[in-house]
Amino acid sequence: MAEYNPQAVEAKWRDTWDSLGVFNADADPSRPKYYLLEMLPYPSGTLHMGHMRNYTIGDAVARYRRMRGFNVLHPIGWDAFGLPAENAAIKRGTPPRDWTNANIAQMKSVCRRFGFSYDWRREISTCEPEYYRWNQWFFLRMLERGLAYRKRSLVNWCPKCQTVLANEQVVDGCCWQHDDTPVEAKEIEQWFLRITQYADALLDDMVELEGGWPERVLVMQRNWIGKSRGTRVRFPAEGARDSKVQIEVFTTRVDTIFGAAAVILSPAHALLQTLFAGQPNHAKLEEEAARLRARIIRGADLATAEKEGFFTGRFATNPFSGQKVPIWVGNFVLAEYGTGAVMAVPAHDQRDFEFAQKYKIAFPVVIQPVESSPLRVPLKADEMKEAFTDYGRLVNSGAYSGLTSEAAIEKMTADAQTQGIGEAETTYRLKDWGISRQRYWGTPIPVIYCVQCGIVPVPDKELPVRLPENVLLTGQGQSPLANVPAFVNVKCPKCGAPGRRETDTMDTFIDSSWYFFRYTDPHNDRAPFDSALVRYWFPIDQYIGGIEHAILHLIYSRFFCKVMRDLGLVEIREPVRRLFSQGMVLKDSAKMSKSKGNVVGAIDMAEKYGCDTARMYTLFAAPPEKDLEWSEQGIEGCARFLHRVFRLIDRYAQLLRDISPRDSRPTKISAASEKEKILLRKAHQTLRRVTADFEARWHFNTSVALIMELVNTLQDREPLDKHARPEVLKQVLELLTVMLTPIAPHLAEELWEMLGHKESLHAEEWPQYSAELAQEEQVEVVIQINGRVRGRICVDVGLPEEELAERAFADPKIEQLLRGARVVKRVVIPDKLVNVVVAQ
RNA sequence: GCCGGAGUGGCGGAAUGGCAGACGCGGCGGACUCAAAAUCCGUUGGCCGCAAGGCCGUGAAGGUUCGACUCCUUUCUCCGGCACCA
Repeated sequence: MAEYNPQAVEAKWRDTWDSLGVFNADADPSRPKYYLLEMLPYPSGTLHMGHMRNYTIGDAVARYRRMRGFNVLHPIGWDAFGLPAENAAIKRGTPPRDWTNANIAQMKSVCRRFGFSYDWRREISTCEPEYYRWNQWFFLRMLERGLAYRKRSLVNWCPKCQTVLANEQVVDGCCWQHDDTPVEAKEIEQWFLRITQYADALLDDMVELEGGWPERVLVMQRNWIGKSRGTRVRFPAEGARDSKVQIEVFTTRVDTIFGAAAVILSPAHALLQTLFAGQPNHAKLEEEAARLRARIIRGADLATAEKEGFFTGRFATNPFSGQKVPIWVGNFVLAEYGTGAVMAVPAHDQRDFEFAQKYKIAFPVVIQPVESSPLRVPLKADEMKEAFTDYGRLVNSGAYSGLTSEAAIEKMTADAQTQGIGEAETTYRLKDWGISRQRYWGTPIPVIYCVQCGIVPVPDKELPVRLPENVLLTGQGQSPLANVPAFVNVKCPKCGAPGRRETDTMDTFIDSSWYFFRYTDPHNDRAPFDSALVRYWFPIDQYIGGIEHAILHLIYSRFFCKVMRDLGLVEIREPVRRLFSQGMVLKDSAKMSKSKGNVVGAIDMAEKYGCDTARMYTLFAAPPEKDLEWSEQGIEGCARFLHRVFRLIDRYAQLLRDISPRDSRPTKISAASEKEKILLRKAHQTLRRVTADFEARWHFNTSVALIMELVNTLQDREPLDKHARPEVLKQVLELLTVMLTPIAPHLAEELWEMLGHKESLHAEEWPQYSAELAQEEQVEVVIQINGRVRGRICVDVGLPEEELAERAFADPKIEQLLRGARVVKRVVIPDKLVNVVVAQ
């Protein structure tokens, strides 16, 4: 009797697969392709079971698809640039490249150990010049097309660190390393990508993704883009030195404009100086504005922060009513959205209402609820407790009084256009993508600043602009590259005059925005990829990753794809056909993390139970989209199961080894014994349902459960070969082995060999279930009276309705219960149930 | 506040209009053993009952239906996202 030794079995098949290169895939137009991808991992070092879930799901699907005859592209690589490497360098003095490569080596060995079926020839690492030169190449293409540009913008600045912080490094408004130091808003010059130019395309092309992407991801992206149609209206300002000063406001509710009680500007509004100029207290006003500017806060605090503001001393004219309204500054008006100024309509906007209450600004009601509204009385401004923000009917609005809000918005916008006081406008919440990082460990931005020529792109033939090694990293001050003279000082490629290189590096989201194209042609040194290869492999058939990337990565990637399409590199609009978001792995109801001390190490599991067991438990413990609570006892159950399967097959291996494949094909059911029927039926039913799970439902937990049921059926006091012919037994055990392949691939290979096969299982075709063998002969039909189960009968499958009803009524117990009752109705569902409805 | 998602035994979960609790974990009982581990067998939602059997039960309340975990309405709780976006 052989003993199942997972580690030995796993090492054996890992080596076999490696030496045969069985997971390498090459473009082959004669075969259907399947591009399966898990999101590019960041090489943070050790891998725990939380990381492994993603790959385990992907690998199960990859192996299944391969057996279905698809040419499966299943690559992996490393998101190798980024802050943690730089911070490790600052802390421990290890160069970022060494730290990163050591982590990659470690993670790679874990992935290999788990037997994930990657085509390792296609492995990429984004910190290698062979990769990031194409980041630079794409940047230059965007620069040529005006999609990359420079502008001053606000950043998070930590005065202690003397550096810019990423949004994620701001915790509760303070620096992550100095929790007593509030982050300041500082304006510096940065590079931006004009993603807003693609806002409509990003929105409209989502129809291609519907059905294939989780609805919530699409909703999140729609909200993020935040398209909003409204009207831009100009309010001429009075009294300012420049008499032509106009304040533009953006509103989605132009129908309420007769109710405007003020115009409110953002503290960062460009016109403030102009408005303050010439007023006796202008210094005081400047100071106030500066105070509000400095306290610009982001995130959740914003929504709860007290509304604050002050009167500028100037007035503007409402172009619709001709009324004079005061111009205010308010801390709740966002500089970056719309025009940075709003008209305040306290009666019909809650924020404006609160602002007016606080500063005692009087206002009229200009929208009354329609007759059907639950708000009965006509609204009166001095009695209102909150703003009335619904659509209604206009009052006190001159010629527009009496119109509905809908009609008024349309007419007033059109009138604004003809009178030259405004126009229809669409705004977006989406902003251009700031990609400059004052950091070392990233892709250098390929631009030179020349005193003569200004901004000069690095010529293509000089790419890549290499990141210098051995750079001193302190975490203090400006971009580390600025301190490397050999890097900074260059001749202008245009005129030869002395120039300076750009010393900022790119956001690492650039790296992951197009990496999946590179996988199709990872070693190309003339172009980012060969378009013909992309044409064959794209779109990605299945992308798997965490929900945390629902917005950033998945919008940036879509944006890059659209730019590439405009560059003529690809033909598709969308890179990813189907997206799957797996749930988290929890331990003690918390996400695994070193600081919480609740990590379950991948290698530990492989050593203790074997990675097949770890993979199986990962698939079994919960459906893949839900969070999974890791349980030591749970994984032990899976280990027990795999040992049981091994013993089961080992018991009959000798007997079955020499049965030829021909003999183990589906057997005629009529010739089968009762025991054989039970085995064949269960095996083919399992195959049918497991296949459905892999094809459509993606509920691998039920697949595992079904396979366990099959094994339970095979487990018997009596030896199976007593009542079943070896060829039947062999067929059933082979089906079991094949179904285990995506879940526990090493063990499956071993069992396959034990059953007498010389060829590796990976080349085996996923079998088709036999409907004839799966068919039950008899079914239990439930008999209900008034919807309550009162009896069961066994009948032949497919018994016609009438006969089934007769059988039900003939049942002695039912007959007795129905005696004297008046049957009102009967519902007969063949093979399922009979429900008799009787009058009470 | 707005937009999603979820709520089922002691636990993870199954059942998408037709027998609620598949499968696994844990528990209980037993076999094997000098003993233990491993393995195997049985049992395991609650209540009533010697039993046959009955009643209750999918967060709560209503509704649709012959029949609802499943569909609809209201509501509670938890999780996630967005949040002064004009």
